[in-house]
Order: sequence, then structure tokens, then C-alpha cells
Amino acid sequence: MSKANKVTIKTVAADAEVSVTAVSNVLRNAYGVSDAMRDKVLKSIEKLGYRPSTTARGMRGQTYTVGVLLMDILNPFVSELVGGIQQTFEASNYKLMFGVGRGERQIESNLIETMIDNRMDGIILVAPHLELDRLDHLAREVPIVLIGHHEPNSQNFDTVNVDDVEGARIATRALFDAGHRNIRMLTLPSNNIAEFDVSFQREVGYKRAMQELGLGDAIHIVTCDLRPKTLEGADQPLPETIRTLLHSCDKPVAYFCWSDLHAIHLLDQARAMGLRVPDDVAVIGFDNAPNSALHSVDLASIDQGASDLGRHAARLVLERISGRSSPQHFLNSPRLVRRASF
Amino acid sequence: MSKANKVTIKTVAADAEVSVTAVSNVLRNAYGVSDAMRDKVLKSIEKLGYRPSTTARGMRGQTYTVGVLLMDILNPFVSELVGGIQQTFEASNYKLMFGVGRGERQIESNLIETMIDNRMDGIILVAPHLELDRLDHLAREVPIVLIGHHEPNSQNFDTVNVDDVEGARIATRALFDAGHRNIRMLTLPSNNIAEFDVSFQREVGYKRAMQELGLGDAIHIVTCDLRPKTLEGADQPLPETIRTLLHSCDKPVAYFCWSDLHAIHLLDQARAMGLRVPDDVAVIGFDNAPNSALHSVDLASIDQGASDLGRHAARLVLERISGRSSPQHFLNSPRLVRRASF
DNA sequence: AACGTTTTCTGAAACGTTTCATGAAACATT
DNA sequence: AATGTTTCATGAAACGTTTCAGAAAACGTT
Repeated sequence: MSKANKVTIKTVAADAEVSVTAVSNVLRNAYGVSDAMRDKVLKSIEKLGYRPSTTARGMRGQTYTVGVLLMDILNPFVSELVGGIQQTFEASNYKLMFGVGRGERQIESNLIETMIDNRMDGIILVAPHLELDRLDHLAREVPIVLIGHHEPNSQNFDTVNVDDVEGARIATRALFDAGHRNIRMLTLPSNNIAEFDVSFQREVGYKRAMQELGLGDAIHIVTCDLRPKTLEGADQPLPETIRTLLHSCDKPVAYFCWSDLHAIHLLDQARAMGLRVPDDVAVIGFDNAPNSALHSVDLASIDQGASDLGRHAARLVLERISGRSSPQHFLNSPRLVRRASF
Repeated sequence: MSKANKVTIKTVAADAEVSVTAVSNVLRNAYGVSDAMRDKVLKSIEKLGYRPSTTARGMRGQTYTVGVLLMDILNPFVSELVGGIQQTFEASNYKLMFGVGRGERQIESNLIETMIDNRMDGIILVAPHLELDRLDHLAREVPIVLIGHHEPNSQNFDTVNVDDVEGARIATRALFDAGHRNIRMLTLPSNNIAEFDVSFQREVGYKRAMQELGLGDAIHIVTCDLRPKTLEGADQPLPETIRTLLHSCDKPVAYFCWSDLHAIHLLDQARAMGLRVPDDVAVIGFDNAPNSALHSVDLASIDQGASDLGRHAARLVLERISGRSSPQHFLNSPRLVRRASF
């Protein structure tokens, strides 16, 4: 590829007739550069179209790059989140790079290692499947902020979440207030769930609400897996499981779903089976995905304020990069978006 | 953060009692290392948990990292694409890093620069809004493969596409064969569209099919913008525009939509307005998004074979990294997925 | 005028790799 | 036994930054 005409910090220094150090100082607007100096250097940089090499920077100082590890790319929650993160970063001079973990521990771990190998200045992890000690270990190497992962007592990294317990409570109570007593929760199989997972926290909220409503004996949690990652498409709930579920349960029934990912399919299958919504089957989901607002879906859902979460996480990681070491744990308030599904 | 115990290539060399060069050679399995040497070194690497620093590598040789620039993250087509890319990369020892351009030229350009600053070994661009000369310029710095961007004669980079013209023809003819004569196309406003864009190519295919079917006089292309990027959520078509569209046109009408992104909303609004599908309004989309298969959507669509495209692009970029310089332009065959929407 | 501060600037070392030039050892060919 | 060829191993230079230690200049204070 390219050859000679590579413009480095040396080229700039020569052109501006100053030292290399001076250019570096201007670049990082370090202390002790005169206005005259800055002008000269900036002019040369502009003229030559100079861009500092991130790899070279990484050898000594910062890379001005932050890594974001996403579990899966098609989750609508993730899209909104990313928007929030980007918004905050636009105002900074840090760059964002993303990794896509596809929900597999091994890939996630590799990606985090890669980010560290790239000397990224900080890392935002979205709903990682990693244990506390592993996270603590990583946090010793690089500032870490978690989104969608509950470790409210961790000392070495920050967390940003919606109050999942409260969100589940709100949904469950809303179903109750609408007259439902046969209220179930649909979530992921427990073999994939740990206490720090959002779905676990939502189960806690559901159970707590049921107790409070005097329905402790009616607590009923059913599970439905996502389709195995085919790499051919998005994660989708297994439609057969959902059909069986709907066939086998007494009507009327109300479902609080851990995610719109499931809720939309539940609603869809219910309608396909000719069940009346919300009279026979009522549903409230979680995440308020864009598709939930479609007329032919019309799914009520708990909104996390994902872009808010993204903005907060971005702010926190930038704070940590500039020195903060005390942990912060942010909890957003969930909001019920009412639609005709209950 | 971390302190002394940093394990570098020197540490490994010392531990294995060999030269630094030897370790480097083993790492890149270069020519001329004895089995004994390799064993010793690998053992030390394993023991010490050594990982080469990508930034340091970038200073001289390769970084073993490939960048992927996505336009927008929530497009279902993108998700499938990424799956395909990742699948191919798993077998290599190259890593992937993603950038999200949100369809804005400025952000896209910055991200590409960032990837070059990071000395990435190759770049895959998904539907970028960049002109040929700019791309040619970039291709001199780094191997480039484009997905969803038609420059079939470019000499300096590869392209990977579905045959968009043919896809549009298939859809248009399918509507014709179903008895429709009032066949329109719904696409993006032309101010955002260039000849290299997939939507432009689909327009070409639509027009060509109409000509072939003797409906040249009935060619009718209508446009609908996507919602301004609020950063608060996904791109969505403007519902008002779509409603106006449906109100104002004679029925029965058939729409070929440039993307399911629009088609799903068109279908949704049609049903919300009480129009009969497919008798009053027939629709065929493009991309075969996962949601199109929902019972309450049931949208026929042109499938691009996105994961195939991803695999091809990945292969091509790896080939270019290992030296190929002649251009390759791959065209996938589109496939109509029949559903009740027409 | 002498002295201490502060500001502004610089050369050189350091970061962790890869690559280059070179040489020693082993092997093959006469 | 002498000579060429391959294989295997190495020390040192190079990559493009940041940072360290310190010099020169400007400024304030006595």
C-alpha cells in the first residue's frame, strides 16, 4: 500500500519549525504552550493533513479509544443504547469501537482481551456473562463500566441499569389493576441466568409484586429459549414452545415477559391461534422495542430509557479515564408504556 | 491501574531462554523455527499468559485486526451480515472491530480514519455514503471491501452485493403475476441517493421490469423519508407520509418497497386503515427481516442471503490482506420469500 | 541588580513489537 | 576435505508517539 509520503509528528515538527515534543503538547493540549506555538503547529497539522497514529500513542500514553462490548446486535434495546453512548462521545475527543459477543462467553472474553491488547482507555460492557472476580480482575487493567448487569456493591467498576425489579413490579401490578389474577412471567431458561442478569432481577420483581398483591400462591414462571445462534439471523424465541405454552394454559391469562423479544412473538402466536387480546391473553413486555408500537403489534412494555443509560455509561467511563476511582452505581426509573395488549 | 508484572515479549524470551526475535518468529509462525524452539516458546507463552500488544505490533507489522463500518445497527440485514462475517473470521487469527456510522457522512469518514489510525489490516464498509474517488484514495492506504455499494468497475477494492436490479425485477414481476397492474415502488427520497446505492439499483430493476411487462407508462415511484436520527431510537419511516400515501392512491394498488423497514410500516398502516391485504394493497419488501415472518405481519420479501454476503466479504478482505491486488466483484442471487402480503 | 518563579521550549529515552543483516551450525555435493 | 546451501538463531535498528529531565527566556520581587 502507501509508501513514502507518510506524514508523522516529525513531518509536522519540521514544517512548523518546532520540536516534536511541542507538537505532541499541542496535540494533547498539555500545559505550557504559547498561543503562537499552538497556531503554528495547528496550521501545519491542517496543511499536511496529519493524524496521530493510535498504535504509536498506545505504546506510551492513551489511545483515546473506548471499546463497547455488545452481546447481540439486533436487540432494539442495544441500538438505542448505542445512540446514547455515541451522543455523549461526540462531545469528547474519544473514539468508540464496538465488539459483538453474540452472547457467547468465549467470544466475549476474547473481545475484551482484544480491547485490552489494543490499549483502549476504557471499556463499556453491555450485559456480559462474566462473574464478579473476572470483572474485578479486568478492572485492574482498564476502567470498566457495565450496562445491564447488576453488581451494586462492586468496588472496582461502575454499573448502569434500569431498576429491573421495579420495572417488573410495575408491569405485574398493571396487569393486576386491569383485572388479571392469573399472572405469569415468561423468561429465559435458568441454566443461562445468573443473579447479576437483568432477567433474574425481573423475576425477583415479579415475585415480589405477586406477594404484595396476595397472589404468592399463583406465582408461575415459564421459560422459553431463544433459537440457537445460527449466525444466519437474529435470535428468535422458539415458536413451538410458545404455541405449546398458549395451548396448555387456562384462559384468561396474563403474561409479563422479560423482553419484547419474547413478548412480540407471544402476542403474535396468540393472535394467530385466534385468541382474543387482551381478553384471553394479556401481555406486557420489557424494553419498548420500536416494533411494539406497530398497530398490528400494539404491545405494552416497560421502557428502560436506554439512551439515558447509554449517556450515563459514557459519562462514567470518561470520568474513570480522567481519574475517578470510587465506584458509582446508577439506577434509572422504568416507565410503563400503555398499549392495547392488556 | 496495572503495574510492574507486565509480561512482554522480553519476559517470554527470558523465560524460554531464547532471543526476542525467536519469540516473534514463533508468534507469527514465520519461516525457520525448529520444533524444539517452538515448543519452548509456546510453553513459556502459555505459562506466563502472554498476549502480544496490538499497538506495538501496529508500529511495524500487522495488527491482525479488521474494521467493519456499519451504517446503522438496528437494520436486520446488518445483523445477519455481521453473523456471516464473524463466522468466517472465527477460523482466522484476525480480530474484528466495529464502527457505527449512523448513516452520516461525517461520522462515517471519521470512523474510517480512526480505523486507519489504528493500523487495521483491512476494512469492510457496509453501504457507505462515499464517492468513488474517496474510496480509491482510501484503498491506497488499506485493503477495502464494500458491501451493499455498487461500483462494479472499481479497480482498487472489492464489492459484494446481491443483484439488486434482479431482486427488484423478481418482486415487480411477482406482483404482476398475481394480477396487479397498478404497481408502484416506495423508496427513499432521491436527495440521499446516489447511483452506487442499493436503493438506486432497485429502482433501476423496478423500472426495467415495468418496461418489460408493457407497463412503462405506469411507472410510479413514491418516496418516504426515515425519521430524523433522534439518537433516541431506531430509524423508522414517517408514519404520516405513509398514511397520506395510502389515502391518496387508487385501489387496488401494489407496492414494491426498497426495504422491509418501509414495507412493514406500509403494511401496518394499511391494516390500521382497514384496507384489505392483499386485495386492496399488496406489498413486497426487500431484506426478509425476521419480523416479516410474524403472523401479524406476513410480509413477502426479497432475501439477499445476507450471511452469505458477509462470508464472502470476509473472505475477500482476508485475501487482499494476504496480497491479492486484482479486484473482485461478487453478486449474489436474490430469492423471493412468498407470504400473504401479495 | 540580583534572585527566585513561572512559562515556554527541547533532546533523548522509553514503549513492545517486527524486520534486517549477519553469523553459526548442519547438511549436501563435489 | 573442501565447498556451497540450507536451516536456525540472534542483536540491533526501526516504527511514531509520550514523557522525563532540564535549559532558556520571561517575569516579579526584593
